[in-house]
Amino acid sequence: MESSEKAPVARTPDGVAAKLEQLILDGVLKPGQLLPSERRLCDKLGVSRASLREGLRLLRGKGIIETQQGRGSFVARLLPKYDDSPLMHLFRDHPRTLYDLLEVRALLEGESARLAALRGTSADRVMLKRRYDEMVAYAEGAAPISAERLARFDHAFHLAICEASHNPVLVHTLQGLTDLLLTSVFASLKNLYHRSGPRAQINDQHARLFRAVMEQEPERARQAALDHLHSVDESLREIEAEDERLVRSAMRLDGWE
Amino acid sequence: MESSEKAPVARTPDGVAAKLEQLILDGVLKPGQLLPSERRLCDKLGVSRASLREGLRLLRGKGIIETQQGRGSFVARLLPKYDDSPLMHLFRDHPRTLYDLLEVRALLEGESARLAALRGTSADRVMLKRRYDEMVAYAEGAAPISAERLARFDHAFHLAICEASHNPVLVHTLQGLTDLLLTSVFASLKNLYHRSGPRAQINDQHARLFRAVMEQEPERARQAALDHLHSVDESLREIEAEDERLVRSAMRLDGWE
DNA sequence: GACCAATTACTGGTCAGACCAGTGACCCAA
DNA sequence: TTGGGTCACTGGTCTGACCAGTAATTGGTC
Repeated sequence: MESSEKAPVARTPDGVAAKLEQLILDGVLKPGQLLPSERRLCDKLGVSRASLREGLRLLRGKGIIETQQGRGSFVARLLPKYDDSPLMHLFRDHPRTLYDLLEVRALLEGESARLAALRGTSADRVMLKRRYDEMVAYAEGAAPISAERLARFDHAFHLAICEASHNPVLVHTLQGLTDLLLTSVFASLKNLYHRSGPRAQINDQHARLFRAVMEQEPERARQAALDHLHSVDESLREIEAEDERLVRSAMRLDGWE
Repeated sequence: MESSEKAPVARTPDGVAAKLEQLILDGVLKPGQLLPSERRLCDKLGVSRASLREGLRLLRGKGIIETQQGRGSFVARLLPKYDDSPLMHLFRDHPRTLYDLLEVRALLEGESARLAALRGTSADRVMLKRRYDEMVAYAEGAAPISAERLARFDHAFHLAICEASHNPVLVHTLQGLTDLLLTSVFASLKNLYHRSGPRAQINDQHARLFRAVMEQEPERARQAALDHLHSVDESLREIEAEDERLVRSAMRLDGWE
């Protein structure tokens, strides 16, 4: 009865990275401080320089240290953001992927809405109405809006539609993509919820989508879902462009021009 | 006019990591696929093994690849796998799942074909032609046909189309669904390949799909893919109905009615 | 012919040593 | 004082070697 999972053996470079991380966390190595040279660290840790460098490369990838040729490695001043999902890294280094994700989601959400309008039972519609009312109640409530909670209601609404499609494979696939989106680019989405323009548009599109499904109009439902996702896509692109402008003007302030 | 900021010079290992990431996003390296051995990669990329290993270590840190001593490095599955999900265990052997799966696949394959016709480069078309020719050569060969091998060629053909869509999320999603198809409901598909009627139809539809993509006709490609998947769906339903009739008459023979 | 064990040719993991390329302190001459 | 050169560091990269797992092949036994 052995575990079929692999027990990841502790490789030397991983050990090196863990050891140094521990030293930083313990405060032995302070932010901004110069680390001992690679040769000295090899000596101290009893590993070859190749292994040590793989360990350092790992820390550098996580943003924990920074290295300059001819000078040495420093403990980074800013604590790195916590990135976990593999796709998160790909999104960061290859931003286009985010829009690829939205493209696929639009496809699935569209079909999901169509099928929900086509196949949804009255029980499905009761559940959907409940989710929709909850979401609207929160969005229009007097209390200040928390992006996290609104996102949860939003997600629940879309999930209810998907479930009304009565296709478990569709539900599972879409759920996987949505989780990915929420965990990886939540920061950008937050932006969306905090702007009144896009938010009003989203509310309107949700309403149209809701009505189309409730009135069992497959094509209208599909189109409403597509419009919704496409406008999210556009808004995100605008936000991105705006961020870029901000960065550029910050660069001007720093005397780059 | 020099930068006071650090100008991050392109280090070799970072370049290696970026290059491999790009290959994965472009679909050249597919999820679950074994990478070439380190020595071979060194050769191909023109870097030393030490640098290459630092690059690989970076990707491993991000969870993009997984490595096993004595075996090699694999591209990690970026989207959650289906087999672990408790939901999917319920689906297994549940006949309706097959049709749900085909429904979602039709959607994705359709869009994938459309995008392939729209965005595919001439290099994509060269690869696609190669896959298509291989498949046809096997299907029309004199030797008795093995369903497993034909399915593999079939899969490779569809995958080539998907890759030409240049949407990595689409590639990974569709790949996940295909894995599910091959591992859990393959038995049903086998039937299809062994009947000459459906097989001729499949060949014809493959040809139409192939031509539409090669001639860069997005809508025709999409429609061809949809027709293809729908006719597979229909054929399977017919086979199922036939089986049922057989079972029922067997039951009659056994005196059940 | 079927099966099991040893061989072998791979795979990644690690090491030692070499050399190149930046950095900065130091020293000496103009 | 200042300029330039030297030199002793730093990280960056490459080479070749060997260890340690894995898996297919082989060859023998039953």
